[in-house]
Amino acid sequence: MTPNDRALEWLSGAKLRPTRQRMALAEALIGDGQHRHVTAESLFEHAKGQGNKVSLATVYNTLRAFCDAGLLQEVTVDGARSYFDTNTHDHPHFYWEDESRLTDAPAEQLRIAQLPQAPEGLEIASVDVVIRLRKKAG
Amino acid sequence: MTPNDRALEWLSGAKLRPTRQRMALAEALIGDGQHRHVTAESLFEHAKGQGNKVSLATVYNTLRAFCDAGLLQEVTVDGARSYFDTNTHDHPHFYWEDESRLTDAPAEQLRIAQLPQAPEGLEIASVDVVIRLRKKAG
DNA sequence: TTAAATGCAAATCTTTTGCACTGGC
DNA sequence: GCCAGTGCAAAAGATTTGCATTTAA
Repeated sequence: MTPNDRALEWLSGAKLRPTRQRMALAEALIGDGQHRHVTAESLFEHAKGQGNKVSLATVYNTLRAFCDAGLLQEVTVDGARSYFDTNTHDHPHFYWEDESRLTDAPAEQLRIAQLPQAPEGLEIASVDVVIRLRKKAG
Repeated sequence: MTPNDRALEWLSGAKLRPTRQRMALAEALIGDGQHRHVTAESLFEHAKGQGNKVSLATVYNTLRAFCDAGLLQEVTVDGARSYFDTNTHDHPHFYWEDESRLTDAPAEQLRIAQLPQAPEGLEIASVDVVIRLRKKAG
């Protein structure tokens, strides 16, 4: 399957119209079938580097639209900016503190034996786990 | 111990000069010995309500200083703003989505049986666990 | 006395919005 | 042709910074 096919399928699965800009961003995100973690800024830079004409505002709006459609998951890690993850399953993240980079952590290596109970009348929407990494001392 | 004593001790333990503003904020934070979760804005409003004259910028700078000194822990939850937690031990949080409120979750009810290994040359600085709560459907 | 802390306004950074224009369907 | 999508600039928040003034030690 070509990146173009993948992007088209991804968008149509969410009933989003495949405009030029959305296709370009979708290809950058999932064109090779790999999971990715981007910020609005990093995706914008990448698109520009590829010669795609997209405005930063549209990158923001598009990421928001993809999120609302369930195609992406927003991950908040350091207050300053949001990361968007193409892997929408509940899974832990590594946050590389010195590089401000976010990656998936192997979900099968995380085992939560017990979780606090949700207070009366509420339920657990999700459990966000971020494992912060730093250079080993010495 | 009075709130004043507690605040004084808290500040001096971190070698921070007990200025009027810092004392007012410290008292608001740990004066009663309870743990608290505040945003810069909420702490600022609280201080104003108590009749304390502090500028918002100073609240920000002071929270940052408390954090750097290890007196507070910054928790990022929804990208928009930072929460500051007077409980600096590694512990899970509840995030009440409809109220944008952060509270401690009972640490003894969370049991992580296995954690992903840190990649070569890195170590785990901390594990942030945020349990998102929403109103139960129906 | 003097270095640290404060207050204010202005700057910065990320993200959203208003509105006219463009382009899928 | 219609309405969703886009681009741009401007707005909106949250937070930081520069600099003159104040204050704790």
